[in-house]
Amino acid sequence: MDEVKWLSNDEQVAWRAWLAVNAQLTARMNRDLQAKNGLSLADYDVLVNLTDVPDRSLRMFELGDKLQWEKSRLSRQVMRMAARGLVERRECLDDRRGAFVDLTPAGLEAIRAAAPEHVKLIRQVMFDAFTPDEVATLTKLYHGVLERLEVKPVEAAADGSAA
Amino acid sequence: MDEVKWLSNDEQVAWRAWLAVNAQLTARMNRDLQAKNGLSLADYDVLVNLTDVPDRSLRMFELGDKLQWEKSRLSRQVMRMAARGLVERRECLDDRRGAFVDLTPAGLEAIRAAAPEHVKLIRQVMFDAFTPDEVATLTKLYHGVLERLEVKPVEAAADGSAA
DNA sequence: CGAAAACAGTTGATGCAGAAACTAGACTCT
DNA sequence: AGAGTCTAGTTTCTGCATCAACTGTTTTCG
Repeated sequence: MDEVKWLSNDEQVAWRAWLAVNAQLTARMNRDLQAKNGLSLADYDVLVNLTDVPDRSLRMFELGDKLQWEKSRLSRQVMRMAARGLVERRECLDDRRGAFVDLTPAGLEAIRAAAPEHVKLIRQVMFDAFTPDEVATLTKLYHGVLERLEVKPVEAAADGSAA
Repeated sequence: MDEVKWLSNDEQVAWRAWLAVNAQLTARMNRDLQAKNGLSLADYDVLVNLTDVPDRSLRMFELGDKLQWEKSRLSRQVMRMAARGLVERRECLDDRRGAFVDLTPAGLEAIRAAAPEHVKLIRQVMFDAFTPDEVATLTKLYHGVLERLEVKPVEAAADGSAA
């Protein structure tokens, strides 16, 4: 009844490679961003999501949906970023529970400064070595995983700017 | 001179999907392990690496190499796990700076209890939906990424047991 | 209307992760 | 031998992530 179907050897190799890429690449992005631009990956992700959007402003919960973060995490993250001047909080008049987060000029400058190096790294370790077919396969597989995790797939920005 | 080569739209979609899978799957594994077995993913990873090895014992630095963790992180992790009885620390007679980490019976029991559900999740969201070709492609691509990150690819355990 | 439920966001407690400084034992090389 | 260097591991400090509890607001619906 509860026979376990273990991973085949090939699957296990793939799985461990996945875990390793996952951990190493995340760590690397964090280190590079921190060293070169004084941003954490979390900072970067917030900035990207604000830059993506026409008026560079989002309700907290919208940002939270995009990032799929715990709301407490977002709350603290925004607080810290506001203290550093990267974003600004603005109260919402329609719904007095709510709050907007606006990208500041300093925040825009910060991501404009950070993005090129960041994209370069991603290209270097991933996309420059992948064929279009491989990219398509990856996308298909990832989206499948997201569906099975019951998370909605993510869209791209209108201009492919911010990675 | 410093023209930035942004990501194409397809690449960007793939990239964001990767980020999402990465974050969501890690979070999910953590939650499930914590809820069902009282283990963090970090606990699990340590246990897997000890289970993999013939005598279920490793030097700290060997474990650190396998996990690719900061040594301070490993030090604390092992301390916490030892306090909970999942592993035991043992001093090294050959090299008096050194320390062994031994898997305890309780640790073995913990991973035996946790592994089936954990593997089931991984199968559910990934491998059961992948063809062998796709698994092979993933492995190839990930190993490529690891090389470009200058990290050595990882091996599988002898018995495909512990995912 | 008005009570109950749902929602938006913050706060407090706790545990974890990373960088750098530190301790102490082992190597190297003349 | 012994000065300098390297290696193994711990500790300190700081910042981040999660969970649960909480405040205040809006919605629902009988």
